[in-house]
Amino acid sequence: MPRAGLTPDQLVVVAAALADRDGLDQVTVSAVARQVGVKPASVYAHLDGADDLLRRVTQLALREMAERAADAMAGRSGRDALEAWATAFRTYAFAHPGRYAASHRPLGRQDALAGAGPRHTSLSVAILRGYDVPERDHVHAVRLLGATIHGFLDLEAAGSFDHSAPPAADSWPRTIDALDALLRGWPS
Amino acid sequence: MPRAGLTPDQLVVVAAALADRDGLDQVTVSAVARQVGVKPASVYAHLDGADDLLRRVTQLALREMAERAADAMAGRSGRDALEAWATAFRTYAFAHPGRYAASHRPLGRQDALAGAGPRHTSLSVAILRGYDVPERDHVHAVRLLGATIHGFLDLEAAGSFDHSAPPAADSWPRTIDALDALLRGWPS
DNA sequence: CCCCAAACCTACACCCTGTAGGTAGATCGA
DNA sequence: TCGATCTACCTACAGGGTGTAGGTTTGGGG
Repeated sequence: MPRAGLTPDQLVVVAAALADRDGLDQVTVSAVARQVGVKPASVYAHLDGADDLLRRVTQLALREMAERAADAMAGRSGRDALEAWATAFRTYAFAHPGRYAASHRPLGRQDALAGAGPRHTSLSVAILRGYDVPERDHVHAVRLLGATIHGFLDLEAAGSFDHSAPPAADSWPRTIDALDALLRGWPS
Repeated sequence: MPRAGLTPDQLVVVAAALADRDGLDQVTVSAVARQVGVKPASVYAHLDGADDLLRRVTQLALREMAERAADAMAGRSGRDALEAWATAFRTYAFAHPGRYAASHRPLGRQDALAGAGPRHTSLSVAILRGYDVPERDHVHAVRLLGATIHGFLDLEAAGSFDHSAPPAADSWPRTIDALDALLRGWPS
C-alpha cells in the first residue's frame, strides 16, 4: 500500500476545495479521507478531529481574503479603495462559497488574534484614511462597513434577494454608493 | 406506555427551544425525540426528517421576528420606526440565538414566498415611508437595511466585535444613526 | 364491544466521529 | 547491506445520528 504523504496543510486545502464544491456541511473527516484515498482514522494522525479541520479552513479563508483585499486596494484611496475592498470580498464569495461560509465561523480569542483578523481590521481602517471620519469613531465605522458588506454577501448567498427584482447584482453598486456617501458625510 | 400526543408544531417548538439552549447544530431528530421522551423513529411519523425539522424552525423564527418587528414599529415613523425595527431583531437575536441562527438558513422559493418573507419586505418598505427615498430605489434601500442589520447581528453573535474596544453594544446606536443619516440624505 | 387507524415501538442498515492497537514502509546507523 | 526504529497508514470497534420496514399497543367510532 503506497503512502499518501499527507500533511495538515494539504488536508486543509482538500477540505477547502470540498467546501467550495459540495458545501461547507459536507466537509467531514471522512469526506477528506475519501478524497485523498485514505481511511478516516489516518486523518486523525495529522489533525485533531473535525473541529480542528474546520477551524483551519476558516483561518485559510480569512488569510486568503485579507490577501486579495490588500492586493485589490493597493494604490487606491477613497471610494476606489472602498469599492476595491468590498468587491474583493464579493468576488471571493462567488469563487469560493464554501471557504467564504467557513470564514464566518466563530474563532476562539487565540486563533482570532493570531490569524488574519488584525490584518482585516487594518485594511478597513485604511479605507477610512480617504474620508474625514474622526479617529474615535473609527471602530464604529469599521464595524459598520464590515456589517454591511458581510450582511449583503451573506443574504445574497442565502438567496434572500432572489425573490424580488432586480437581481442582487444591481444593488451592489448602490450599496457601495451608500457606504461612500455615509463616510463622506459621517454624522458626528 | 402512554402516548406523548406529538404534533409537528409541538416538535418544532421543542426544536426551537433546543436551538436556543444548546445551539442550532444540536437540533437533531434524535435530540428532539429524547426531549419529548420518545424514540427517534416516532418523530418521522410527524416530520419529513432533519431537513424538514430545521426548515420549520426557520419559518417559525421568521414569523416570530416579523411579528415582533411589527409590534415594535406600531405607531412610529422615521428614525423611531427604523430604531424600533432594528432593535426588535437585536432583542430577538439575544433572547433566541438558536432561532435567530435558524432564520438565516436558505429556504426554497416556495417556502420563502409562503412564509413570513413578504411580511418582512413590507415592514422594511414601511420604514422608507418616513424618508424621501424615491420609489424606484426602494428595493436597494430595503436590501441595504437588511444587509446592515443582519450583518451587524451576525458578526456580533459570532463574537467578531469582541476583540476590540468598546463593546459591540456601543456601536449599535451608531449603526442606527448611520442608517438614519443615509436614508435622510439618500444619494440619487 | 370490537375494530382499526394512528401512534409508538423494535430492529436494522448506513454514515460520521474518534480511539486502540496492529502492520508495513522508509530511514538511519553499523 | 542489514537490522532497528519510527511513523504513516491500517483494521476493528464503540457511540451516536438518519432514515426505513414492519410489529404492537391504544383509544375513539361504529
